[in-house]
Amino acid sequence: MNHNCSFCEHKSAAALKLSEQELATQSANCLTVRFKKNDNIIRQGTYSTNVAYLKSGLVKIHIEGPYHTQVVRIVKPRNYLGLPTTFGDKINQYSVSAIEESEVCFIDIAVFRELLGRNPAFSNQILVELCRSELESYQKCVNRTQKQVRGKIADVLLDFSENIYHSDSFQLLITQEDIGNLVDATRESVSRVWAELIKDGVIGADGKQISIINKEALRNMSRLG
Amino acid sequence: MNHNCSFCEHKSAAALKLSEQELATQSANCLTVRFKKNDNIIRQGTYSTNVAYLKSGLVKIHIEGPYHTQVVRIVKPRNYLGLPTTFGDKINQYSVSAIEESEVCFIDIAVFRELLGRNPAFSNQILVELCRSELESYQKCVNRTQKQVRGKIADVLLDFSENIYHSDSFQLLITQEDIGNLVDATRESVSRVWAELIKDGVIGADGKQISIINKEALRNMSRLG
DNA sequence: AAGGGAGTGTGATATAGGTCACAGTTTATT
DNA sequence: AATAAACTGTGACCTATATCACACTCCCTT
Repeated sequence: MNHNCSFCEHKSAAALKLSEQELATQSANCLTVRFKKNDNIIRQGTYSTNVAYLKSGLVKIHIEGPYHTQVVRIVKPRNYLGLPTTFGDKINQYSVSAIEESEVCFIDIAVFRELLGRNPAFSNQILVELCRSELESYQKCVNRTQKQVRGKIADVLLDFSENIYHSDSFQLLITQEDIGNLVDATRESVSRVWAELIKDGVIGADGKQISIINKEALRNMSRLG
Repeated sequence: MNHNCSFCEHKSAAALKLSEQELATQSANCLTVRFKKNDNIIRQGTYSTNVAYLKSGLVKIHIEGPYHTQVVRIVKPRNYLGLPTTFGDKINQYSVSAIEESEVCFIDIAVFRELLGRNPAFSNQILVELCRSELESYQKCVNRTQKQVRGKIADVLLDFSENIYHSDSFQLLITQEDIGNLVDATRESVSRVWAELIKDGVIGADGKQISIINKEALRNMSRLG
């Protein structure tokens, strides 16, 4: 799949700092792969040899916990997927799977390292993104452990609507089980809260198509549990 | 407090990659401050203007959650304290407080940035540490939400003994309330589990002095809750 | 089109750990 | 040394959510 990163319209904030020549180097050592819904992109426990970058689609990062898997976060396009694992450990500490059909670029890790060493603006941007995602994960963890199920589900709905799909109406392509794994609840609890939200007219659901009717109510739920 | 980073015997893994000249630059823009037990080192919500580095002592990172504060992690010496916040956001997203008397170096952020851009080995090491801590926090979060209180307390005891004090006997200088905030449990639950551990002869306690008597039992508890 | 698997809805029941209340103990502060 | 403040121990009770069980619906696949 020979392509040219220079012309890529999905460049990361970091890649925008690369020179034409650097982009050419990256192009020569980079491969784009399409994944279908539910395909595994990175598998926990395997050797990590590439940097992965999400060009389009939607993916989830998940970890095998002692009792069940936990969805750590949902990642949307223009983000790197395996950075912490690529640099922090040779073995992937988590899995990444496609929620929707997705395009992922695999960049040779040696080349990526080379670029980091050569271009300070690039490495600075990567650093910033790592820091942001660490902060985000701290915050997520606090919420996950302190809020009740209703509040956490409200958060998920708001997150999908505001940060991922940028619309009050969207196709929710993950299962209730996944939502449960994302907010630390069982499938059954998610189902019950869901039913309640529909009954109370907070959201509307037609199959997978979700529409948020009363965003204020969700905000309150997010705050008060 | 004029000192010279070159002669510092507490240098970080990253700082070891700096040249004499770079260390001199850092020395000129760096200040060491001593903090007493319980002193606040970084305060959530304030503007972050320096990189903080823990030379000696022991500190906790904590975040104000919606219902109570949560201790995110305990940090031991030779680690940077505010990196994610320094680069990811101008405002500190969490607080850092001393658990024991601690020495912290504050390094001018502009100088630190300069060093990152100038010395690839240095910036690579910082990157690696950030990645590691992100991985660690993912893992911590999974444990926190999936294990029962007994298992989580066993983890804390093992962590103190093996990673922090490197001894089966140590002074535990944090309160049960803090332990609770670290493992997401109430003070009362911690107290009950503690009493049980002493009764079962798994640990011994004489005031703040804790000794681990049956490490195997703790390991089992960590696994099975 | 029929069969099977994955996903969902909903009740009955169990339980870990939270909350409240108050006493006892240790550690600071004057 | 005395007084206050912070920390700890333990009981009684409560509740959110997990578990279990089973029926139902909606795809996929052949």
